Amino acid sequence: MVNKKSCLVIMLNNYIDIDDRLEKLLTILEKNERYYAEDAVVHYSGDESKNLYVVKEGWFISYTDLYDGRRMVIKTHHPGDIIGFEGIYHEQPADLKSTTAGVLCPFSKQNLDEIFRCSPKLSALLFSISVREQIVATDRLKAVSRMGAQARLAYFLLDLIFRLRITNSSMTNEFHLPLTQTEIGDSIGLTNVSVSRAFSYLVGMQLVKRTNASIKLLDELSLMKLCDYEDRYTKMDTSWFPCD
Amino acid sequence: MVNKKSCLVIMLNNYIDIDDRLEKLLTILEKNERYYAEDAVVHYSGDESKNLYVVKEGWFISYTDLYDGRRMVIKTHHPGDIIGFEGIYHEQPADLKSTTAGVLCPFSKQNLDEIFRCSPKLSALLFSISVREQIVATDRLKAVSRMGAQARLAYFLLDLIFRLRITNSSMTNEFHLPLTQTEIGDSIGLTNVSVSRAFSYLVGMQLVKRTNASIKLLDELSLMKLCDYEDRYTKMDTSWFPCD
DNA sequence: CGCTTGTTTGACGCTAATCAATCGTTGTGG
DNA sequence: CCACAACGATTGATTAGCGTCAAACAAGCG
Repeated sequence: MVNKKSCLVIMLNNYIDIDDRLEKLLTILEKNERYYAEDAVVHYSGDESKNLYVVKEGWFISYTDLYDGRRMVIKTHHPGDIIGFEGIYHEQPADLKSTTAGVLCPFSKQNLDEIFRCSPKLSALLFSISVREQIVATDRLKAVSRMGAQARLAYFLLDLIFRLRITNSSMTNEFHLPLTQTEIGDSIGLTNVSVSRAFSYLVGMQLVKRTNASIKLLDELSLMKLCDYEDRYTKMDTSWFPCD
Repeated sequence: MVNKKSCLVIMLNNYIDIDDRLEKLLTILEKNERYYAEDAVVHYSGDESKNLYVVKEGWFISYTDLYDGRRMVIKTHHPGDIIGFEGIYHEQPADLKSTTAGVLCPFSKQNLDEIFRCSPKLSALLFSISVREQIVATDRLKAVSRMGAQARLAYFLLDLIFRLRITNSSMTNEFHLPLTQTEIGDSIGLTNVSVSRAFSYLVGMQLVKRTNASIKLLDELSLMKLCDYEDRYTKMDTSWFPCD
């Protein structure tokens, strides 16, 4: 593994200085690797949650199936993300699968314990990240509960690109979107049909361009206005974090 | 303050053993008290977020106003809750106000720092609580994005009573609900009109009884079935928590 | 008593769901 | 290389549920 810096370190380094000691603490999390083909199930809801995962490569989604057969996508996961905080409960509350070929680094809850014991600073950061996810979930709720189909789709696309930019600073305004319209709809409470129509609308308004599964955001400002989008990823108050 | 045990300690004690040392650490958080009349604003979104709060008495709600004048209620807060984790960002992302007369104990972010430095175990618990809030937010998203008005209202009422039971073990199946139907609607993405009709439906089905602002859940099981409700509050895996 | 605030009820319209047919692309096997 | 199957995207017609508007009703309060 003569590798460039791990995505996880890049991601965390956005917020606090990851020195050698912390980096060593984190490498433990990425010691093991598991490869997944496209559309492979990682775990099912109800499974015992032994592991969390760092995403090393590829896209993954967590989702739950409703009693009536419909599906709800809870979250998409990209390189640098940590999956499975929810697993601190007894069981996995959701299914997890890949939507492209990819690599995960599984690690156990006990490794978290080590972080909490050895680094108050890193603990505070993990806590902050978890809180941020809550804020993002609230934003999504706002979009889903209060906005029309076009605005919801705009929100979805913007949130994706902002998240991808965290670990990929070379990301411009174009990205590959390896999800079906049904999966997109399951993320924002729409049917595949409505997603298709909303896409047509955004394309017609010259806000978005599509070629195959590649999405280009032509006018980010207008898109942000359309759904009242606010960036939750770049700024975080770390001033109160304890030193190690 | 010749007081019974603090609500915060009761709440946290559900999950880990709060010994004298930890209790002392926590009393700092409840050192100061501030009284609020009904319908008093605690802070506005955009305010500098110096403080977090422990709810000592009364109901509070956090909310944001949309550009078109509509409002969205993010969360209701009850005695024992900690408000303001979101404030670890630079600004308050939401408004906060009381819906009854109440008492808050403000404390600063620096007090959190102390907890993270002095107690890995408590850090892990706070982290877990934050993650739980995420899971709850996901459940709410499921209800709001995928269910009809009656099911959404059922979800709202059930989630309330389950949360009230955390700190009030004498809570049966009846509780006082100090919110207008507009506020309820703003919590679950409905108009006041639809909330009214959904209430009529639940009452007609003998699932709920209303007298003034008091709500009695007559048939919790049917309500849970109606909205596929799952309790997220009573079980939590604390086995991986570090010792202090 | 009259004002204010919240709830209820009815009529109507709009948005997205549903149902269904068609089109396009990809991958497979003859 | 072509035929066909499988899957996803698109488009159209229809429907259902909730929003909107508006009026009536109820309860508290000065």
